[in-house]
This record gives sequence, structure tokens and C-alpha cells, in this order.
Amino acid sequence: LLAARTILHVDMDAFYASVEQLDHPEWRGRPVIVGADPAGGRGRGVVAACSYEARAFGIRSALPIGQAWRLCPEGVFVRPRFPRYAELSERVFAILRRYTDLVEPLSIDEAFVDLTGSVRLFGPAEEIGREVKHSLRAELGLPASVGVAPNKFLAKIASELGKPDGLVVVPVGGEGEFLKPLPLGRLWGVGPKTEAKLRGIGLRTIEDLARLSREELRAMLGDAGEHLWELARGIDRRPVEPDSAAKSVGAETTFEADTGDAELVRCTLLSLADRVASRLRAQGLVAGGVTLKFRDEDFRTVTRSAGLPRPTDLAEDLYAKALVLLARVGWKGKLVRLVGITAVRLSSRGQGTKGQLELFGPAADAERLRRLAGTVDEIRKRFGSSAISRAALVVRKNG
DNA sequence: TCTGGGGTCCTAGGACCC
DNA sequence: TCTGGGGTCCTAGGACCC
Repeated sequence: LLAARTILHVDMDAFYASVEQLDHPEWRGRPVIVGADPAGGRGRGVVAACSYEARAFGIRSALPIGQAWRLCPEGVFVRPRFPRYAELSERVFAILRRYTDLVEPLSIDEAFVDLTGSVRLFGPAEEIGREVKHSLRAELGLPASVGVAPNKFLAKIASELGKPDGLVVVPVGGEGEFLKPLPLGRLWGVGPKTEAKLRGIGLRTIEDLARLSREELRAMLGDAGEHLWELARGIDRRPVEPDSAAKSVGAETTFEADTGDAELVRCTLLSLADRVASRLRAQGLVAGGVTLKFRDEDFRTVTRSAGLPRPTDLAEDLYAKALVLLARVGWKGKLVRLVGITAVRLSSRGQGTKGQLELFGPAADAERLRRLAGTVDEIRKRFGSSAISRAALVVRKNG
């Protein structure tokens, strides 16, 4: 028999916007919208996060920034400062790790904590939840919502229901009542497509879904259907898993205006390759393959991927392969909206590739490039990311 | 009003092997 | 002249999450 678990889900409220209000006291109490430049309503891109004051105007994350601007032109529109958010994120997770090592970050501002073994030492989970919220507020100045439940799914739903600044405990045995009235979209893995499909056969709430048999759901949605059958009954056996290794590292960008300029596309790919490679080096990873992402003016997205001759953390290698992949995308006659590069099949550097230095041949060239890249990383760390750049990109920018 | 950027996981088809 | 079944790996696309 499996012992009952106690899982905490901690979710920072309007995280990026809360950080901006923390760092800019004059913005507290005002609608703050973090995202793309609205450019007087003509901006490209979307809202990354917004304060609760902004939500009162109907603004939501993922809303096109121009729409947000029209809804609330008096709002405070700011560009995201990811390094600052990452810094505070680390401090959030450090507070959670005071209770246990079983902390699984879900994103920059969200985590599961398995408190099953901690309650003996620290007291009831509800008390720990209260304490966590208090520490986040007192030490970091940031609000959070917390859910306490016997599993991940229920804990996540609970924290969502408590937002903002809430603490919701799902009583053991009360899972059914708790879930029944909720719309299907609350189920983990049910997005717009699946919800529409289920609505198409007359289902609206989790209670409706729970009336279907395992077999019926399986026939309609495959393995995911069986998973939903369990979730609808509050069953979720997935463990809290700390430190999972990254499977891919990517960077992509949408052009300010759709472009037909092949040289601009290549320069952009080089700069994306630079970003991806330096993040690989920072994490001690090498890529065994590359995926190129390409989106045209009609919003049609294609990807092309291929393995690399040897694992690498060099921009030159990623870029060279990206050019080969680009040639495999038929984009004649179409303008380009977005390009992206993702490093895949990651492994940690040093395993296998270590050994004697090679003095000649491609491996030696790679070693020289690695040292150069290491020096560039160092300069950027000390003087900022714009302190040094590739001549190919500088010429482009100024020419 | 067009629709970001960072990811994960699943599926389906084809190649290839035994 | 017809044509197994299982397994794995790779690629491309798509759904989903924050």
C-alpha cells in the first residue's frame, strides 16, 4: 500500500509584473504590463505578464501587445528583464529548499514540493504553506499562491483557485467534490483543441468527463485519454522529481517586419547560434543535433533538424548546420516572419571528448574556437553582453 | 487586433534490423 | 510469387504549458 503524500504547489502571482513593482515602488497599484514594445498600438508580440491592476482592464498574458495598449493606454508598459527574474527565482527556490530537497521547479516562478517526509520535522503542511508565503513576502517582497494536496495535479489546481495571494488545502477524501464543477480546461493537458473536441460531444465540466469510461476516453484520445480518466477522479501518481536535465536549448526571434532579405536571415541565425552556444557553455552541455525553425508571412511554421558530426558547444558549428537546414526549407517567394535555432540531443561536455589535445585537424580548430568562445564569455560576463560582438554582425548593423 | 519565446511530450510514418 | 512481426531510431508536426 502506498502511503498518502503531501504535495505543495507554489506559484508566484503575476511574477514579472510583481518584480517590476517591487523594483519600481512608483508602479505599485498601477496596471503594469510586461512584454513587447507596444509601439503606439502597432507593436509585434504579446503580453508576457501583467499585474492584477492590468487584469481589471481585460489584459491577460499572451494577449497581442497592441490590443493590451488599446485596452489600457495609461498602463505602464515595460520590456522584460529576464536576468533579474532569474535572480529572484533562485531565491524563491532556496526558500522552498529549507524544508526538503524534493523541490521540482516547473518554470521560473512555479514549483512542486514533496512535504511527505517534512511534516514530522516542520509541522502540518498547511502551516508550512503559510510560512512559505510569509517568507516570500517578508524576505523577497513578492506575493505567491500555495496549494496543498495529496498529489501534484490537485495541488496545482488548488493554488490556481487561491490566486492571488491564496492558500488552498484540498482535504484528503474531498478530491471529488473539489474537482466536479471545474471546466475541462483546468485538467492538465487539456488545451483549446482537446476542450473543443470534448465540448463537441457535450462535455463541459470535470464531472461530465468523469462519467465516461476509461475505454471511451482511450478510444477518443489515446494514452492521454486514460491519463485524463484518472485526473478527473483526482488520481495522479507522478512523483515530484528534482533536478531534471535540460533536453534542448533554443533561441528564436520574430523580425520587426517580415523580410525577404537572405543576408539578414543569415545574420540573425548567426546571432541566435551565438546565444544558444553560450548558454550551452554556461551549463557545461554539448549538442548532438540542431533544429531550425522557420515561420513565413502566412504564419506557416516548419522545422528541419539534423545530427552534428561531433557534439559541440560552438556557435560556428550550430550556424553551419543551420545554413544547411535553411537550404532544405523551400521559402522562395515568401517573406520570413521568424527564425529559430535549437540545440538538441544534449549531453554534458567532457564525457568522451576529454583527453589529449589535438594539435592539427578539425578537432584542433574546434579547440581554438572553444578557447576564443570562452574568452568572449568571460568578457561578456564582466562588461555586459554588448561589450563584444562578431564583426559580421557589427558590419551588418552599421552598414 | 493578428498570433512571443522558452520549453516538454506525444504521435505517425519510414528506415532499418533481426 | 508473395510478403510475418517486433523493436528501435529518426524526423516533422502538433498540442500543451508558463
